[in-house]
Amino acid sequence: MTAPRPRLADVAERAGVSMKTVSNVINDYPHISAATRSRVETAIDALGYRPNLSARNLARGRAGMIALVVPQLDMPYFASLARHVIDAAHGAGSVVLIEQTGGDLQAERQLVAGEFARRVDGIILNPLAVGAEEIARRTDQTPLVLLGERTLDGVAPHVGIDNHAAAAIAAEHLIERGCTRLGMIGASPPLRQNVRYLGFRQAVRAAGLDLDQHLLRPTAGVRGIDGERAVEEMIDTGKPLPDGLFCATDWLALGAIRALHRHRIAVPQDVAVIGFDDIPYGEASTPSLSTIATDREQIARRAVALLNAPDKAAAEEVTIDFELIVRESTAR
Amino acid sequence: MTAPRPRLADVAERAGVSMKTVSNVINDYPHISAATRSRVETAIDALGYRPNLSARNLARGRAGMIALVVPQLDMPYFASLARHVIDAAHGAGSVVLIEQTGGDLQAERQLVAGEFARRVDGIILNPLAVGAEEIARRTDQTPLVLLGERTLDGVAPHVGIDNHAAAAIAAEHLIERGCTRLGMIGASPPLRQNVRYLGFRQAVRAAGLDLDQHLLRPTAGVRGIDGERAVEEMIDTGKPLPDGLFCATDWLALGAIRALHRHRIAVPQDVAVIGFDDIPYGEASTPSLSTIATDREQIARRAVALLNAPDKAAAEEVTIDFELIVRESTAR
DNA sequence: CTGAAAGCGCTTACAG
DNA sequence: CTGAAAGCGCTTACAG
Repeated sequence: MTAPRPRLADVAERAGVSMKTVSNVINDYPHISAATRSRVETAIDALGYRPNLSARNLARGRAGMIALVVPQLDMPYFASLARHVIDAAHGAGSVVLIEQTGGDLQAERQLVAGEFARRVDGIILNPLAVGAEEIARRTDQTPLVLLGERTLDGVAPHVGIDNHAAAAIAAEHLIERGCTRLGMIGASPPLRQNVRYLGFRQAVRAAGLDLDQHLLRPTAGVRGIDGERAVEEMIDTGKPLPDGLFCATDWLALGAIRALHRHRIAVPQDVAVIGFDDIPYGEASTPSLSTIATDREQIARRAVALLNAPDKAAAEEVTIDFELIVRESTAR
Repeated sequence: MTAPRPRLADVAERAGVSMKTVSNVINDYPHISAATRSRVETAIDALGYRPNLSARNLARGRAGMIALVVPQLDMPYFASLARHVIDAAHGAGSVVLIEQTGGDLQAERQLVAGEFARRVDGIILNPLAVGAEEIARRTDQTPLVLLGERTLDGVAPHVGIDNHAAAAIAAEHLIERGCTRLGMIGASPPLRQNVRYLGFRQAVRAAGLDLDQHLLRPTAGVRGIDGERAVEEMIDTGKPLPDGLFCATDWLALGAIRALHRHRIAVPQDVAVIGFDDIPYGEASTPSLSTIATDREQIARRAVALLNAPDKAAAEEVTIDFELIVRESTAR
């Protein structure tokens, strides 16, 4: 019925050369005469030959696959990250296996412990729950690169931005726009270990402003509704509201704005709001959202590169650029 | 240095059985004595054996991979879809190779023509640009399942919702809320072939309402800014605005709301707005967005299943449920 | 129920 | 520059 798939041997036969020669041509090895190369290429085209990746990977002793582990692919920050990791891996001849942990500690643990052992050539992990000790203890040899907010004490190579500096710049931006009572939502506890909170606090103190505890609210989750609740709680206290609010992520910020609107509090006039991540919807929302944008294409590229640079600097820290993006939510 | 990876042969040796027996255990074939099975399982655990997928796929003559082709992974609808396709494929023992076309006709064409020929076991494609004829003409044998708004004349199996009915229900919802001048943005031209437009129109006419041409605006792109421009253009005409606006996607709807707000037109009081897709941000935006939600988990599951049901109904049409979700943007 | 062996389609020393 | 052959680690008829 259906034509049998042409193999490398078929190409070799048709071109009148050995399999080795065909392999050399395909893999772009040097020292092939132009004439031979073109004979081989003609045969490849005529037969419509495409290498069998399973066979190649088996012979090469690699999986041809890297794993990208994120909490949820449909969180836009991670979707965008995944997009760039796929592109970067493509350039390195690998496909990307996307695994979703749901931020579940157990799932992250199994991954770190070696769930993917020898199934993939490397793992890019954005950890939410798992701790530095567990990563340090891992016996699985699969190369691992960490992404995300937490540096995790250099137990593995990490690609990320300087979250302390970025949070400070967000706070400074609010201050520069005239805010004097700053609040923050979304820092996961404990606050003292939250890098974005620490950067935020430093900037606020450096400006000589006070930090009111009731304006600092961790959130249980990462969704818009969690930001909404945090702001509702703030309002429920009956104490004075902030005039500038830093949200640890854009998604939380969207929810925060909803809560403010519900109480007829104008953004940015009454409260200026800034988020973090630059998700695609930030500019489509009303008001459009000021934020810190990270260069996700660069993060992806560096992470993939690090995976392929085995031992070189066991736990290298790669710092990526970020950028303050000013939109309507802080325009005042 | 690093321990050599245990192979099936090692397991067989340790358990004192043949490779075939180990294979039988791993693949859950019947007719293995409990004693043998447990001996093999003990050996697997002791050695930490994991099958080499490249070898397995090579021997089985499959790729172990399906391709999911979407315009852009970081469009939330597709991110969410991808998430579920990954989960569904996982259940079928496949990994998902995600390919992004950017909605580019050339890219879609190459895919349909066989860019993935024999690299993957099946392709799930959400086509934007490519036409039915081209799909009908394809010679590549790779199973193909279509997703999305366009049915494409049944040239391939298709999983989707009844877009005509869904658009009609969106329009009826606006009418039921008292809207009498309905508009629509985002139907890609030609309008007469746009299923969502046709459903919308039918509902409007069935209610005995007129359809004003200047309230019907296709959009050049799919982003929020495109919806914003469409509404700006509508306003620029100086003609009466709609009191109910149906947007072909949620993202466009977010942009539309921005434009309305900019002109101090209240949503939903002056204009009720409804979108389509139920993207994750719809409920976090201000006002939260009424929309049509499709069951993406179901879409993914059926699409993967169809890929594995080879010839059975060459071009089956699978219709998935949808649901009207009423939120603030039409609450009046 | 289980064994011995061929075969999947590549890559890669090893020779020439 | 090119060939003949082994080997990657599975699965699967074919025998028993």
